[in-house]
Amino acid sequence: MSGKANISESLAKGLLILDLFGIEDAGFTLSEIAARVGISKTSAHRYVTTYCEQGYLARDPRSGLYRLGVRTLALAQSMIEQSELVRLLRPLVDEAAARHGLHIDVGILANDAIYLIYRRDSVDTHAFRSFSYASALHYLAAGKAAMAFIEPRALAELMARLELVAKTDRTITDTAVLEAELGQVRELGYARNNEESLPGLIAIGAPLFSLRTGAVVGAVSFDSSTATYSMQEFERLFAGYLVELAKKISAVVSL
Amino acid sequence: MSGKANISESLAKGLLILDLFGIEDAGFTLSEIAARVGISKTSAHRYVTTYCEQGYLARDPRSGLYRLGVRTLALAQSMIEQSELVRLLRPLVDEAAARHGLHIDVGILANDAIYLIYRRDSVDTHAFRSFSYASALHYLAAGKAAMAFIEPRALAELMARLELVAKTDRTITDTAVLEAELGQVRELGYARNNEESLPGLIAIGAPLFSLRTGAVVGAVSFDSSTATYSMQEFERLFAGYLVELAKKISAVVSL
DNA sequence: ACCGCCGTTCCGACTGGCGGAACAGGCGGA
DNA sequence: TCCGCCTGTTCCGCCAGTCGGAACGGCGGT
Repeated sequence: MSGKANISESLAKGLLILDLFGIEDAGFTLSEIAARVGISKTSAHRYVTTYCEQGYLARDPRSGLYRLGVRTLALAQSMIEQSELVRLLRPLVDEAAARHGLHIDVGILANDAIYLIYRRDSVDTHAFRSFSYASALHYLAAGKAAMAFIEPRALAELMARLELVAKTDRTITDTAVLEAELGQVRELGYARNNEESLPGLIAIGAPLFSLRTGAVVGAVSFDSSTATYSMQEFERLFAGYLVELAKKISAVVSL
Repeated sequence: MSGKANISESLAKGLLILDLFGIEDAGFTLSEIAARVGISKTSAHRYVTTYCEQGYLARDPRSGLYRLGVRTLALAQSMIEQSELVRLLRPLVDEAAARHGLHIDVGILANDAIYLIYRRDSVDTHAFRSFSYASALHYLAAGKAAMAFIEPRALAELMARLELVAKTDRTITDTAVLEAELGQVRELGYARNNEESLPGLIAIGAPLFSLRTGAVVGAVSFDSSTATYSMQEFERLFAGYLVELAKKISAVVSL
């Protein structure tokens, strides 16, 4: 195994298990974990008991399933607070969310994906929790907003790599269509997601830039339910405010 | 090594490194990490590059220090959201914090320590971020509130185990004094922290119970700066409300 | 030029991880 | 009730991955 040099494969495998719990907290059986990460039940058992021993995972006494333990929760909470990044953008996002009753996500661009690092949720989108912690770019407002401002050469390479998987029947699955849309995003200064990731969910997203390098580093998005706003209303009411917020965040966060 | 059975020591060591970053995000050098977790530089290097490879850690290009990567941040954010626990108590805590401009912490009791799993901070205690994700019990309002309601036999064993380390000159370091104070806590229904963990920081804490088993599972605390309220004022204004909130949380959270 | 500390790589010794197989317990269907 | 299936768990021999000392190269000090 391992074309890569000098990495700890045990640790890497172990992290795969943590990842699993980052996506769904439904709880897993040992065999399920073993199957999903592709290791033997024996190894899975060893890893899982290690996590349990240290309080990162715990077994739900009722269902017998493995779930996240308080230690992970506390560690996660602490990491988020420790993070200068989150600390800086939080007041801006919270204030914006509170003022207009908006659902706001902040994502960072990395590894051909967008990582959700802060979310401020509103009541009406509480149902849409299905966003996992890392997501593909092409069906998110935040993802398209970020993509649109990647420098042309890197973008071309990225486009070649991406698999445009359909999440709904509105998801863009054609490279040419996506490229055209990115052009539009550059003109408007923000991107739209019109039920492309989840039926009933619309969003607009604007890019975040590093003031040091000038490169795009992520995006911020406003989300809404189609029951609350139509796409047109949502854009008309909030697009200006979104772009303004993105600028404010870019100014504060030094990346 | 390993009196314990069947655990993955590589993973355990690797997790120790993550822990480090949960406590301080100042950033570490490789040698520092190796020294702190007590492994060779070679091993530390292997673990750290593994983390980096996967995006959990990253090197700050300016300082050269290892810091948390976006992946960890995103994973942490996701875990917090996935957690039913946090999801249930969040609206209650947020509403309470907003209504009175309070700083509120929620902690879970485990392994002779209190794990901070949710925090809602206010402006005036922003300075007090030094609370790490797991903390000893005896110098926190939340810790003393939880301790006071542990069943007598378990409490006796716990008291014998605890080392009453002083954090300030007001920290209780004597077992008899602590026991007397716990009696007072049981009478009042809440605990006080009068600059016992940090100069200038006061708090009151109330226990959370499992309605299923009846046992204490954690505590919730209100924090304030001495510049804002005196201990007496703080208690008079908020103690009733605190106890009420603790009951509400206990009712909602099924543990 | 020196020194000290940084991260990184190479190496041989060895230990801890590996997975197949076998065991125990719980649950549901026949 | 018995049987099959799936759960988690333990045992074991083999091999691979981890270990730490030592040595290398790069950078920023005095």
